[in-house]
Amino acid sequence: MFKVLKNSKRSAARLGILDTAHGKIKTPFFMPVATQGTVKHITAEEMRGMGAQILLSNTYHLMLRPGESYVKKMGGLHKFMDWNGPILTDSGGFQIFSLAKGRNRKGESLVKIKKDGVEFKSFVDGRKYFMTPESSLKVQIDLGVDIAVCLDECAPSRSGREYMEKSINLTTEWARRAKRHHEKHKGKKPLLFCVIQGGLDKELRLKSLRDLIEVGFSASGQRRTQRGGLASPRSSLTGGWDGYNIGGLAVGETNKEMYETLDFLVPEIPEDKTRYLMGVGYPENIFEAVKRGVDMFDCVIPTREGRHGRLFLWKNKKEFLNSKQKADSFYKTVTITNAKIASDKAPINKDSKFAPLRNLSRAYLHYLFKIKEPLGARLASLNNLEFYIDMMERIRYSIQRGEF
RNA sequence: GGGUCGAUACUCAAGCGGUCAACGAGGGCAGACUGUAAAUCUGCUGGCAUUAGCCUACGUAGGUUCAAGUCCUACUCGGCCCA
Repeated sequence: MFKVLKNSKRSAARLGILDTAHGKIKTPFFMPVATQGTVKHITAEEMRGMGAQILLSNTYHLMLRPGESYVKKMGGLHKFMDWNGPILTDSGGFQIFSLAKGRNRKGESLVKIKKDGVEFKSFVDGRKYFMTPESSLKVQIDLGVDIAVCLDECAPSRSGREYMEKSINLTTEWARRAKRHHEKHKGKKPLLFCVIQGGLDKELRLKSLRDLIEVGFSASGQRRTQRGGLASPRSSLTGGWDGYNIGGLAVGETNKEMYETLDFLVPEIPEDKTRYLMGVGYPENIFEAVKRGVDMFDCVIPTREGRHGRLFLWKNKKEFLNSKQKADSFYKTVTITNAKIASDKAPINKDSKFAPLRNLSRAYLHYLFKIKEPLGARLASLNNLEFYIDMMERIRYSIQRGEF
């Protein structure tokens, strides 16, 4: 359940509360990525400590290893990883996209998309899996997550209109089936989010959204009885989807194209539902998207780039964010592996609330990377996650103050 | 003392007369990374010019050859074997 608390007067940004089985989340927010049930190198305890509100995990990966029935046996994903806050799982839709590019040793694609679902070949042991909209949701329910996402096809943004149209129709059909399965499910169930696709094509994006809105209400024969109908998706309705994901962005197109897509798409998404821009992004991407009315984000950047030696840092710890400023003006990055850092005695991050980041020098962190000591990757990840969490907190504060 | 094998760029290591500034790996330097098959991937790595090209290099010194890291001789150093 989602409630908007405040709409900005300066931009489309808004402040809200998303209520889940494991607690309330202040929007807009960022989900640290714990694909395989762990934020790489970081404990759940530390995630709590830095103020993370929710984590993102992945249906496909957990299904392959360690397996959802195992996780269920271990008391559910929350207990297993010692995280008692909300968890959202991605459906496996992105893996259809990312694994489709890969081949096994025999040159076979690891993924085959069919009408009823997706045939996966496990990269772990080569075993075949057939994932359907229903089975993906069932896995997510078994994992015990708070927010589930419908299985979708994340087509490359330049797929060509014909392919893209077929693809969004497939995603819509899968959404219908997921929704029906969700409604039939007895007992505790997660919130259910659908995924808007359509690449950069305005018509297809809006068609995808309209069809999904419709499906959200009609999957099990419900009728949208309230006034407004499809022409007025802003009307507040009960039922339907708990949130709308914007998929298929940041998959190769330019930032400009992504922002333009948000410009025409976000205003059409029902305003009483969360809008989740999947997989995004760099701080400036998030900044721009919040301005356009997006509420949720996730991205591997802080952890992955951290592991690869890049630190995200505030330019000015005291500065307030402001929607009029340049989107990348508030932060900088330091490539800790660069040779010049070897003599940099400055603390890794003097403003951090983590003592090791305040006390250890950049030179030392540089050295840890040089000797490939995992502690280096861990400290950098910690730093970057703290930056992202802090950035969202500041954005919320700025919206509250009327400056965003 | 005799025999034998070796000595290649920062390191290890290919190379067996021309296509060798020299395979490959490590190291070094730089870059990429956006719903994580990602502690991964890419490029560069003798000098100067950086398009072309020129110079210096394969233990040292000579030699053979149109041409040598590659063949010959001596020397230096090292491994192994015999005394």
